[in-house]
Amino acid sequence: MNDTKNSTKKVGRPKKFNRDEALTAAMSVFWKRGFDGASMKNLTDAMGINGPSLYAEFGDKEALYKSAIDCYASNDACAPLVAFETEPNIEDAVRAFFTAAINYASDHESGARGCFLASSVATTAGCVEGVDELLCKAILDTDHRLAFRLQSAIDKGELPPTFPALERARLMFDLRQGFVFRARAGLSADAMMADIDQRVRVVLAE
Amino acid sequence: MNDTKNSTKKVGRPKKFNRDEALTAAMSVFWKRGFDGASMKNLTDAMGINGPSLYAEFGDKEALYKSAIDCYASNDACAPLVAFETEPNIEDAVRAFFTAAINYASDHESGARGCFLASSVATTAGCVEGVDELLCKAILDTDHRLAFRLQSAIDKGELPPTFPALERARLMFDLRQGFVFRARAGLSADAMMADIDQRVRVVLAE
DNA sequence: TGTATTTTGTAACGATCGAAATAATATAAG
DNA sequence: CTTATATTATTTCGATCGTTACAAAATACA
Repeated sequence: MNDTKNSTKKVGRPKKFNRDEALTAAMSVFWKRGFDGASMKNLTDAMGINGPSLYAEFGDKEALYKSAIDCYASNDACAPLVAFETEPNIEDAVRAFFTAAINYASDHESGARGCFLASSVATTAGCVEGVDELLCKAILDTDHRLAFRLQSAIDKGELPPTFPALERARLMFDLRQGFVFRARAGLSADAMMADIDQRVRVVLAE
Repeated sequence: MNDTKNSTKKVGRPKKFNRDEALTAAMSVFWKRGFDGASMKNLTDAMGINGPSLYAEFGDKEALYKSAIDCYASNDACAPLVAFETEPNIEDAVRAFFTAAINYASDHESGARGCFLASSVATTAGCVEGVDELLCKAILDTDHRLAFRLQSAIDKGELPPTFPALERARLMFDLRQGFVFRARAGLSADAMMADIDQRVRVVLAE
Protein backbone atom coordinates (compact mmCIF):
# COMPACT_ATOMS: atom_id res chain seq x y z
CA MET A 1 0.00 0.00 0.00
CA ASN A 2 2.83 2.36 0.85
CA ASP A 3 5.35 0.92 -1.58
CA THR A 4 5.31 3.71 -4.18
CA LYS A 5 5.26 6.59 -1.70
CA ASN A 6 8.24 7.40 0.44
CA SER A 7 7.58 6.57 4.03
CA THR A 8 8.25 9.39 6.45
CA LYS A 9 10.86 7.29 8.21
CA LYS A 10 13.63 5.50 6.36
CA VAL A 11 15.92 2.74 7.40
CA GLY A 12 19.43 3.68 8.39
CA ARG A 13 21.04 6.63 10.11
CA PRO A 14 19.08 9.82 9.37
CA LYS A 15 20.62 12.68 7.38
CA LYS A 16 21.77 15.70 9.29
CA PHE A 17 21.15 18.12 6.45
CA ASN A 18 18.32 19.37 4.29
CA ARG A 19 19.01 18.93 0.61
CA ASP A 20 17.57 22.25 -0.53
CA GLU A 21 19.28 24.23 2.18
CA ALA A 22 22.61 22.58 1.43
CA LEU A 23 22.18 23.25 -2.27
CA THR A 24 21.36 26.89 -1.63
CA ALA A 25 24.47 27.20 0.51
CA ALA A 26 26.57 25.62 -2.24
CA MET A 27 25.10 28.04 -4.78
CA SER A 28 26.12 30.98 -2.62
CA VAL A 29 29.69 29.74 -2.46
CA PHE A 30 29.86 29.19 -6.23
CA TRP A 31 28.25 32.59 -6.78
CA LYS A 32 30.79 34.40 -4.63
CA ARG A 33 33.94 32.51 -5.63
CA GLY A 34 33.22 30.95 -9.01
CA PHE A 35 33.42 27.26 -9.87
CA ASP A 36 37.19 26.91 -9.67
CA GLY A 37 37.54 29.37 -6.81
CA ALA A 38 35.16 27.33 -4.66
CA SER A 39 37.05 24.50 -3.00
CA MET A 40 35.37 21.39 -1.65
CA LYS A 41 36.34 22.62 1.82
CA ASN A 42 34.60 25.96 1.18
CA LEU A 43 31.55 24.05 0.02
CA THR A 44 31.33 21.47 2.79
CA ASP A 45 31.91 24.16 5.43
CA ALA A 46 29.12 26.35 4.06
CA MET A 47 26.78 23.43 3.52
CA GLY A 48 27.35 21.97 6.97
CA ILE A 49 28.04 18.60 5.45
CA ASN A 50 30.89 16.11 5.16
CA GLY A 51 32.74 15.26 2.00
CA PRO A 52 31.35 11.75 1.62
CA SER A 53 27.81 12.95 2.33
CA LEU A 54 28.20 15.60 -0.36
CA TYR A 55 29.39 13.06 -2.89
CA ALA A 56 26.59 10.64 -1.97
CA GLU A 57 23.91 13.30 -2.30
CA PHE A 58 25.10 15.42 -5.22
CA GLY A 59 27.76 13.44 -7.08
CA ASP A 60 31.04 15.19 -7.78
CA LYS A 61 31.82 18.91 -7.76
CA GLU A 62 30.69 19.43 -11.34
CA ALA A 63 27.33 17.75 -10.75
CA LEU A 64 26.82 19.85 -7.63
CA TYR A 65 27.62 22.94 -9.69
CA LYS A 66 24.99 22.13 -12.29
CA SER A 67 22.44 21.37 -9.60
CA ALA A 68 23.21 24.78 -8.11
CA ILE A 69 22.68 26.40 -11.50
CA ASP A 70 19.31 24.70 -11.87
CA CYS A 71 18.40 25.74 -8.36
CA TYR A 72 19.24 29.36 -9.12
CA ALA A 73 17.53 29.42 -12.50
CA SER A 74 14.28 28.13 -11.09
CA ASN A 75 14.30 30.29 -7.95
CA ASP A 76 16.49 33.35 -7.49
CA ALA A 77 16.77 34.38 -11.12
CA CYS A 78 13.01 34.61 -11.26
CA ALA A 79 12.58 37.23 -8.56
CA PRO A 80 12.70 40.24 -10.91
CA LEU A 81 10.65 38.27 -13.42
CA VAL A 82 7.97 37.56 -10.85
CA ALA A 83 7.92 41.22 -9.89
CA PHE A 84 7.44 42.05 -13.56
CA GLU A 85 4.66 39.54 -14.01
CA THR A 86 2.87 40.41 -10.81
CA GLU A 87 2.51 44.18 -11.15
CA PRO A 88 -0.76 44.87 -13.03
CA ASN A 89 0.18 48.17 -14.71
CA ILE A 90 2.84 47.68 -17.37
CA GLU A 91 4.83 50.77 -16.50
CA ASP A 92 4.86 49.82 -12.83
CA ALA A 93 5.82 46.32 -13.89
CA VAL A 94 8.88 47.44 -15.86
CA ARG A 95 9.91 49.65 -12.98
CA ALA A 96 9.47 46.79 -10.54
CA PHE A 97 11.59 44.56 -12.76
CA PHE A 98 14.55 46.92 -12.75
CA THR A 99 14.14 47.77 -9.08
CA ALA A 100 14.13 44.12 -8.12
CA ALA A 101 17.06 43.38 -10.41
CA ILE A 102 19.17 46.11 -8.82
CA ASN A 103 18.20 45.23 -5.27
CA TYR A 104 18.82 41.59 -5.92
CA ALA A 105 22.23 42.18 -7.49
CA SER A 106 23.32 44.56 -4.73
CA ASP A 107 21.89 43.07 -1.55
CA HIS A 108 21.29 39.38 -1.91
CA GLU A 109 20.75 37.57 1.37
CA SER A 110 23.71 35.33 0.63
CA GLY A 111 26.05 38.30 0.50
CA ALA A 112 26.92 37.53 -3.12
CA ARG A 113 26.69 40.36 -5.62
CA GLY A 114 25.67 40.50 -9.26
CA CYS A 115 23.89 37.57 -10.86
CA PHE A 116 25.03 34.00 -10.36
CA LEU A 117 24.64 33.20 -14.03
CA ALA A 118 26.10 36.40 -15.47
CA SER A 119 28.77 37.07 -12.85
CA SER A 120 30.04 33.58 -12.07
CA VAL A 121 28.68 30.82 -14.26
CA ALA A 122 29.48 32.75 -17.44
CA THR A 123 33.18 32.32 -16.69
CA THR A 124 32.86 28.55 -17.03
CA ALA A 125 31.09 28.68 -20.40
CA GLY A 126 33.25 26.62 -22.74
CA CYS A 127 35.12 25.12 -19.78
CA VAL A 128 32.57 23.03 -17.94
CA GLU A 129 30.57 20.81 -20.24
CA GLY A 130 26.90 21.64 -20.51
CA VAL A 131 27.15 25.14 -19.08
CA ASP A 132 26.73 26.82 -22.46
CA GLU A 133 23.44 25.05 -22.97
CA LEU A 134 22.19 25.91 -19.48
CA LEU A 135 23.06 29.57 -20.01
CA CYS A 136 21.49 29.80 -23.47
CA LYS A 137 18.33 28.20 -22.18
CA ALA A 138 18.14 30.56 -19.21
CA ILE A 139 18.61 33.60 -21.45
CA LEU A 140 16.09 32.61 -24.11
CA ASP A 141 13.54 31.48 -21.54
CA THR A 142 13.80 34.84 -19.82
CA ASP A 143 13.47 36.68 -23.12
CA HIS A 144 10.28 34.86 -23.86
CA ARG A 145 8.83 35.22 -20.41
CA LEU A 146 9.43 38.96 -20.56
CA ALA A 147 7.95 39.11 -24.05
CA PHE A 148 4.88 37.20 -22.92
CA ARG A 149 4.11 39.78 -20.25
CA LEU A 150 4.62 42.62 -22.73
CA GLN A 151 2.35 40.87 -25.22
CA SER A 152 -0.40 40.58 -22.63
CA ALA A 153 -0.11 44.35 -22.09
CA ILE A 154 -0.56 44.76 -25.83
CA ASP A 155 -3.61 42.51 -25.73
CA LYS A 156 -5.08 44.55 -22.90
CA GLY A 157 -4.55 47.76 -24.86
CA GLU A 158 -1.90 49.14 -22.51
CA LEU A 159 0.58 49.11 -25.38
CA PRO A 160 -0.08 49.69 -29.09
CA PRO A 161 -0.55 46.66 -31.37
CA THR A 162 2.66 47.54 -33.16
CA PHE A 163 4.75 47.33 -29.97
CA PRO A 164 7.78 45.07 -30.63
CA ALA A 165 7.39 42.83 -27.61
CA LEU A 166 10.26 40.40 -28.16
CA GLU A 167 12.76 43.09 -29.12
CA ARG A 168 11.90 45.08 -26.01
CA ALA A 169 12.06 41.95 -23.92
CA ARG A 170 15.65 41.43 -25.04
CA LEU A 171 16.27 45.11 -24.36
CA MET A 172 15.05 44.70 -20.79
CA PHE A 173 17.18 41.62 -20.30
CA ASP A 174 20.30 43.25 -21.64
CA LEU A 175 19.83 46.39 -19.59
CA ARG A 176 19.55 44.14 -16.55
CA GLN A 177 22.98 42.69 -17.40
CA GLY A 178 24.44 46.16 -17.18
CA PHE A 179 23.01 46.71 -13.71
CA VAL A 180 24.22 43.29 -12.67
CA PHE A 181 27.77 43.95 -13.83
CA ARG A 182 27.88 47.32 -12.09
CA ALA A 183 26.62 45.74 -8.88
CA ARG A 184 29.25 43.01 -9.04
CA ALA A 185 31.95 45.63 -9.45
CA GLY A 186 30.65 47.35 -6.34
CA LEU A 187 28.96 50.42 -7.78
CA SER A 188 26.16 51.82 -5.64
CA ALA A 189 22.57 50.68 -6.00
CA ASP A 190 21.37 54.25 -5.52
CA ALA A 191 23.23 55.45 -8.59
CA MET A 192 21.62 52.71 -10.64
CA MET A 193 18.18 53.40 -9.22
CA ALA A 194 18.48 56.95 -10.48
CA ASP A 195 18.51 55.62 -14.04
CA ILE A 196 15.37 53.54 -13.72
CA ASP A 197 12.76 56.15 -14.75
CA GLN A 198 14.63 56.92 -17.93
CA ARG A 199 14.95 53.24 -18.77
CA VAL A 200 11.30 52.51 -18.16
CA ARG A 201 10.55 55.20 -20.73
CA VAL A 202 13.06 53.68 -23.14
CA VAL A 203 11.56 50.21 -22.83
CA LEU A 204 7.98 51.37 -23.33
CA ALA A 205 8.62 54.06 -25.96
CA GLU A 206 6.38 53.63 -29.00
CA MET B 1 75.76 60.37 -21.80
CA ASN B 2 73.69 57.21 -22.17
CA ASP B 3 73.10 56.60 -18.50
CA THR B 4 69.43 57.60 -18.35
CA LYS B 5 68.39 55.92 -21.57
CA ASN B 6 68.24 52.17 -21.92
CA SER B 7 70.91 50.89 -24.20
CA THR B 8 69.69 48.62 -26.98
CA LYS B 9 71.83 45.77 -25.70
CA LYS B 10 71.83 44.63 -22.11
CA VAL B 11 74.24 42.53 -20.16
CA GLY B 12 73.31 38.93 -19.50
CA ARG B 13 71.50 36.21 -21.38
CA PRO B 14 68.80 37.72 -23.62
CA LYS B 15 65.12 37.08 -23.05
CA LYS B 16 63.39 34.65 -25.35
CA PHE B 17 60.01 36.31 -25.06
CA ASN B 18 58.37 39.64 -25.77
CA ARG B 19 56.68 41.07 -22.71
CA ASP B 20 53.60 42.40 -24.46
CA GLU B 21 53.02 39.26 -26.46
CA ALA B 22 53.41 37.11 -23.35
CA LEU B 23 51.00 39.34 -21.46
CA THR B 24 48.45 39.16 -24.25
CA ALA B 25 48.72 35.38 -24.24
CA ALA B 26 48.21 35.33 -20.48
CA MET B 27 45.16 37.55 -20.83
CA SER B 28 43.63 35.12 -23.31
CA VAL B 29 44.08 32.24 -20.89
CA PHE B 30 42.54 34.18 -18.00
CA TRP B 31 39.73 35.32 -20.29
CA LYS B 32 38.86 31.79 -21.36
CA ARG B 33 39.30 29.98 -18.06
CA GLY B 34 38.99 32.61 -15.35
CA PHE B 35 41.58 33.44 -12.71
CA ASP B 36 41.26 30.24 -10.69
CA GLY B 37 40.63 28.06 -13.72
CA ALA B 38 43.89 29.19 -15.32
CA SER B 39 46.77 27.14 -13.93
CA MET B 40 50.37 28.26 -14.05
CA LYS B 41 50.96 25.43 -16.52
CA ASN B 42 48.18 26.74 -18.78
CA LEU B 43 49.75 30.18 -18.56
CA THR B 44 53.39 29.27 -19.15
CA ASP B 45 52.39 26.99 -22.05
CA ALA B 46 50.39 29.72 -23.76
CA MET B 47 52.98 32.39 -23.04
CA GLY B 48 55.90 30.29 -24.27
CA ILE B 49 57.79 31.04 -21.11
CA ASN B 50 59.18 29.18 -18.10
CA GLY B 51 57.88 29.44 -14.59
CA PRO B 52 60.88 31.29 -13.19
CA SER B 53 60.90 33.71 -16.12
CA LEU B 54 57.23 34.43 -15.54
CA TYR B 55 57.83 35.17 -11.87
CA ALA B 56 60.82 37.36 -12.63
CA GLU B 57 58.94 39.37 -15.23
CA PHE B 58 55.42 39.62 -13.79
CA GLY B 59 55.61 38.65 -10.12
CA ASP B 60 53.16 36.02 -8.91
CA LYS B 61 49.93 34.85 -10.50
CA GLU B 62 47.86 37.61 -8.96
CA ALA B 63 50.19 40.33 -10.19
CA LEU B 64 50.17 38.80 -13.67
CA TYR B 65 46.36 38.80 -13.53
CA LYS B 66 46.20 42.48 -12.71
CA SER B 67 48.70 43.29 -15.43
CA ALA B 68 46.49 41.36 -17.84
CA ILE B 69 43.49 43.39 -16.72
CA ASP B 70 45.37 46.62 -17.31
CA CYS B 71 46.49 45.36 -20.69
CA TYR B 72 42.93 44.55 -21.69
CA ALA B 73 41.45 47.76 -20.35
CA SER B 74 43.88 49.90 -22.30
CA ASN B 75 43.72 47.90 -25.53
CA ASP B 76 40.99 45.40 -26.34
CA ALA B 77 38.20 46.95 -24.32
CA CYS B 78 38.66 50.12 -26.31
CA ALA B 79 37.96 48.64 -29.74
CA PRO B 80 34.22 49.38 -29.73
CA LEU B 81 34.96 52.71 -28.07
CA VAL B 82 37.40 53.66 -30.79
CA ALA B 83 34.86 52.66 -33.42
CA PHE B 84 32.35 54.91 -31.69
CA GLU B 85 34.76 57.83 -31.49
CA THR B 86 36.05 57.49 -35.02
CA GLU B 87 32.80 57.42 -37.00
CA PRO B 88 31.86 61.04 -37.82
CA ASN B 89 28.09 60.69 -37.99
CA ILE B 90 26.59 59.97 -34.57
CA GLU B 91 24.08 57.42 -35.79
CA ASP B 92 26.78 55.54 -37.69
CA ALA B 93 28.94 55.81 -34.61
CA VAL B 94 26.41 54.18 -32.30
CA ARG B 95 25.85 51.46 -34.86
CA ALA B 96 29.59 50.92 -35.18
CA PHE B 97 29.88 50.67 -31.41
CA PHE B 98 27.36 47.87 -31.14
CA THR B 99 28.64 46.11 -34.23
CA ALA B 100 32.18 46.13 -32.92
CA ALA B 101 31.04 45.02 -29.48
CA ILE B 102 29.18 42.03 -30.89
CA ASN B 103 31.96 41.06 -33.29
CA TYR B 104 34.52 41.41 -30.58
CA ALA B 105 32.55 39.33 -28.08
CA SER B 106 31.80 36.60 -30.63
CA ASP B 107 34.96 36.30 -32.71
CA HIS B 108 37.97 37.52 -30.79
CA GLU B 109 41.27 36.47 -32.28
CA SER B 110 42.19 34.74 -29.05
CA GLY B 111 39.21 32.44 -29.34
CA ALA B 112 37.79 33.76 -26.07
CA ARG B 113 34.18 34.88 -26.03
CA GLY B 114 32.36 37.67 -24.23
CA CYS B 115 34.31 40.42 -22.50
CA PHE B 116 37.33 39.71 -20.34
CA LEU B 117 36.15 42.12 -17.66
CA ALA B 118 32.47 41.21 -17.67
CA SER B 119 32.75 37.49 -18.38
CA SER B 120 35.82 36.51 -16.37
CA VAL B 121 37.24 39.22 -14.14
CA ALA B 122 33.83 39.99 -12.65
CA THR B 123 33.87 36.57 -10.99
CA THR B 124 36.89 37.55 -8.91
CA ALA B 125 35.38 40.79 -7.65
CA GLY B 126 35.45 40.55 -3.88
CA CYS B 127 37.89 37.61 -4.06
CA VAL B 128 41.09 39.07 -5.51
CA GLU B 129 42.11 42.27 -3.83
CA GLY B 130 41.97 45.36 -5.99
CA VAL B 131 39.75 43.88 -8.69
CA ASP B 132 36.68 45.80 -7.56
CA GLU B 133 38.52 49.07 -7.99
CA LEU B 134 39.87 48.13 -11.41
CA LEU B 135 36.38 47.15 -12.56
CA CYS B 136 34.69 50.27 -11.21
CA LYS B 137 37.29 52.46 -12.85
CA ALA B 138 36.91 50.68 -16.19
CA ILE B 139 33.13 51.05 -16.07
CA LEU B 140 33.05 54.72 -15.10
CA ASP B 141 35.82 55.62 -17.53
CA THR B 142 33.88 54.00 -20.34
CA ASP B 143 30.68 55.77 -19.31
CA HIS B 144 32.44 59.10 -19.50
CA ARG B 145 34.21 58.39 -22.75
CA LEU B 146 30.91 57.45 -24.35
CA ALA B 147 29.26 60.53 -22.88
CA PHE B 148 32.03 62.74 -24.20
CA ARG B 149 31.42 61.60 -27.76
CA LEU B 150 27.67 62.10 -27.37
CA GLN B 151 28.27 65.57 -25.98
CA SER B 152 30.38 66.49 -28.96
CA ALA B 153 27.47 65.43 -31.20
CA ILE B 154 25.27 67.76 -29.18
CA ASP B 155 27.80 70.55 -29.63
CA LYS B 156 27.85 69.96 -33.37
CA GLY B 157 24.06 70.11 -33.52
CA GLU B 158 23.61 66.46 -34.43
CA LEU B 159 21.68 65.95 -31.22
CA PRO B 160 19.39 68.39 -29.40
CA PRO B 161 20.81 70.45 -26.52
CA THR B 162 18.53 68.61 -24.10
CA PHE B 163 19.96 65.21 -25.02
CA PRO B 164 20.90 63.36 -21.81
CA ALA B 165 24.41 62.37 -22.81
CA LEU B 166 25.60 60.63 -19.64
CA GLU B 167 22.38 58.69 -19.15
CA ARG B 168 22.50 57.45 -22.72
CA ALA B 169 26.17 56.63 -22.34
CA ARG B 170 25.33 54.34 -19.45
CA LEU B 171 22.50 52.92 -21.54
CA MET B 172 24.93 52.08 -24.33
CA PHE B 173 27.33 50.48 -21.91
CA ASP B 174 24.68 48.37 -20.24
CA LEU B 175 23.23 47.21 -23.55
CA ARG B 176 26.71 46.13 -24.49
CA GLN B 177 26.82 43.94 -21.38
CA GLY B 178 23.77 42.11 -22.63
CA PHE B 179 25.40 41.36 -25.96
CA VAL B 180 28.55 40.27 -24.21
CA PHE B 181 26.71 37.87 -21.92
CA ARG B 182 24.80 36.36 -24.84
CA ALA B 183 28.02 35.90 -26.79
CA ARG B 184 29.70 34.20 -23.84
CA ALA B 185 26.78 31.79 -23.56
CA GLY B 186 27.23 30.98 -27.23
CA LEU B 187 24.24 32.70 -28.81
CA SER B 188 24.74 33.70 -32.42
CA ALA B 189 26.19 37.03 -33.45
CA ASP B 190 23.71 37.27 -36.32
CA ALA B 191 20.76 37.18 -33.96
CA MET B 192 22.28 40.03 -31.96
CA MET B 193 23.12 42.03 -35.06
CA ALA B 194 19.44 41.94 -35.98
CA ASP B 195 18.70 44.01 -32.87
CA ILE B 196 21.17 46.76 -33.61
CA ASP B 197 18.99 49.09 -35.68
CA GLN B 198 16.32 49.14 -33.02
CA ARG B 199 18.88 49.84 -30.33
CA VAL B 200 20.51 52.65 -32.24
CA ARG B 201 17.08 54.30 -32.36
CA VAL B 202 16.61 53.71 -28.64
CA VAL B 203 19.95 55.27 -27.77
CA LEU B 204 19.42 58.36 -29.93
CA ALA B 205 15.70 58.87 -29.29
CA GLU B 206 14.92 62.39 -28.19
C1' DT C 1 89.99 35.22 -22.80
C1' DG C 2 88.04 35.51 -18.43
C1' DT C 3 84.47 37.60 -15.37
C1' DA C 4 80.08 39.51 -14.19
C1' DT C 5 75.41 39.40 -15.19
C1' DT C 6 70.98 37.82 -16.63
C1' DT C 7 67.80 34.37 -18.30
C1' DT C 8 67.09 29.75 -19.21
C1' DG C 9 65.56 24.86 -18.23
C1' DT C 10 64.90 21.26 -14.85
C1' DA C 11 63.60 19.61 -10.73
C1' DA C 12 61.65 19.90 -6.52
C1' DC C 13 59.14 22.02 -2.60
C1' DG C 14 55.09 22.05 0.78
C1' DA C 15 50.24 22.91 0.39
C1' DT C 16 45.97 22.06 -1.24
C1' DC C 17 43.10 20.10 -4.64
C1' DG C 18 38.97 16.76 -5.64
C1' DA C 19 37.80 12.25 -4.40
C1' DA C 20 37.45 7.82 -1.98
C1' DA C 21 38.40 4.02 1.55
C1' DT C 22 37.37 2.87 6.11
C1' DA C 23 35.12 2.43 10.31
C1' DA C 24 32.02 4.23 13.79
C1' DT C 25 27.14 5.58 14.58
C1' DA C 26 22.22 5.80 14.43
C1' DT C 27 18.05 4.28 12.85
C1' DA C 28 14.14 0.51 11.23
C1' DA C 29 12.95 -4.09 10.74
C1' DG C 30 12.97 -8.95 12.20
C1' DC D 1 18.36 -8.06 21.11
C1' DT D 2 20.18 -8.86 16.83
C1' DT D 3 20.58 -7.76 12.00
C1' DA D 4 20.41 -4.92 7.96
C1' DT D 5 20.84 -0.42 6.21
C1' DA D 6 22.12 4.27 5.57
C1' DT D 7 24.74 8.29 7.00
C1' DT D 8 28.22 10.03 9.74
C1' DA D 9 33.18 11.46 10.79
C1' DT D 10 38.01 10.67 10.10
C1' DT D 11 41.70 9.58 7.44
C1' DT D 12 44.05 9.07 3.36
C1' DC D 13 44.98 8.99 -1.51
C1' DG D 14 47.49 10.48 -5.86
C1' DA D 15 47.45 14.60 -8.58
C1' DT D 16 48.02 19.11 -9.22
C1' DC D 17 48.41 23.62 -7.32
C1' DG D 18 51.53 28.02 -7.06
C1' DT D 19 56.14 28.84 -6.10
C1' DT D 20 61.15 28.49 -5.71
C1' DA D 21 66.19 26.50 -5.56
C1' DC D 22 69.70 25.40 -8.42
C1' DA D 23 72.74 24.99 -12.12
C1' DA D 24 73.58 25.39 -17.10
C1' DA D 25 73.64 28.70 -20.90
C1' DA D 26 74.21 33.03 -23.24
C1' DT D 27 75.33 37.58 -23.50
C1' DA D 28 78.31 42.31 -22.46
C1' DC D 29 82.26 44.13 -20.60
C1' DA D 30 87.11 44.32 -19.04
